[in-house]
Amino acid sequence: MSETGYKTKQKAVILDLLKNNCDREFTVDGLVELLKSESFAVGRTTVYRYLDYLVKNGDVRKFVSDSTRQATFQYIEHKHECEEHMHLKCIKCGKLIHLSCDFMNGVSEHILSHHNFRIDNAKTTLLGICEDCYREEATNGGH
Amino acid sequence: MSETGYKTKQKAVILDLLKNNCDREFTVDGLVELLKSESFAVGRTTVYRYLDYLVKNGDVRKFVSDSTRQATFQYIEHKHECEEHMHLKCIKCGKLIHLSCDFMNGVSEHILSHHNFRIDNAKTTLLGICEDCYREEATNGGH
DNA sequence: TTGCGTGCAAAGGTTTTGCATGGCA
DNA sequence: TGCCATGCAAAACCTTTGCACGCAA
Repeated sequence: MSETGYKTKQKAVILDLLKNNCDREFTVDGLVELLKSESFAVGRTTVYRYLDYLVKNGDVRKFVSDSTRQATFQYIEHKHECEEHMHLKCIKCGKLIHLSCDFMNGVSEHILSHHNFRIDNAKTTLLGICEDCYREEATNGGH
Repeated sequence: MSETGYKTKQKAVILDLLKNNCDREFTVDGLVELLKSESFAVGRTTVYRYLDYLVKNGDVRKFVSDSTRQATFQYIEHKHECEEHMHLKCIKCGKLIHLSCDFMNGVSEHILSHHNFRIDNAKTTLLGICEDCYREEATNGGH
């Protein structure tokens, strides 16, 4: 799938914001508010529609929390390599970590050969706490 | 957390349906319809409230699809062991596979020691295609 | 009898759709 | 100019909440 439509200011500012913050995730509301206050106001419908396109195109990944059902969106750098490795995502800060070491590459193989299951890396996210947030938690005594 | 409230017919039929189909996942609508047609009609609100309790109590796990945002619920056998291992879930049929082999137990350790990240097994699900669904897909030529 | 449980109806929140207008090429 | 994009408003969904009545203990 490739971009075929017109270039518009709206698409540009949405993509810029996501690209310049690829370590962060955004809700639709968050995007709408940020664009309104910091760059160029874009209608909610347009944000939904363009995000939908970006997700289908693999430039942006959509995450939905099992507990809150809140949807967030995050820009993916080097999207073509992302189908080959797994991802860690911090529950606290949203940081996304690309896992491309030898050991982890063996995990999918193990699961296929020993459990007869084909992992879909595009849909799988390993959730937990990153180092920074763990330290912070420890420092603040868990609050 | 333990059950403290009253025993009611509604709770019993909801739990029975989930327990007797622990290989399947259900939407709230699905549960309401099945109960209405096959055992004992229960109001949607009650289903939501009891599922909420069961999820908090660890008897049932809630899954939300990143693409559709559809919530599904599935009974968890041996819930006390489930925080110690990872889970595979088939995107096609919903089957849940508990991964408690030595190799997989080492994955969380590897991620902690090499990537400084603490996996939360209660929130993580490895998604993909199970053997049965893969065979079926191959047989039907991918349709 | 006491008080939690149930379920209807209404409210709340998020996402999608219809349609007239705007703007890129 | 032709056609896609935009954004308002409304509709469509899903889930939660308020409240009166029902029922377990």
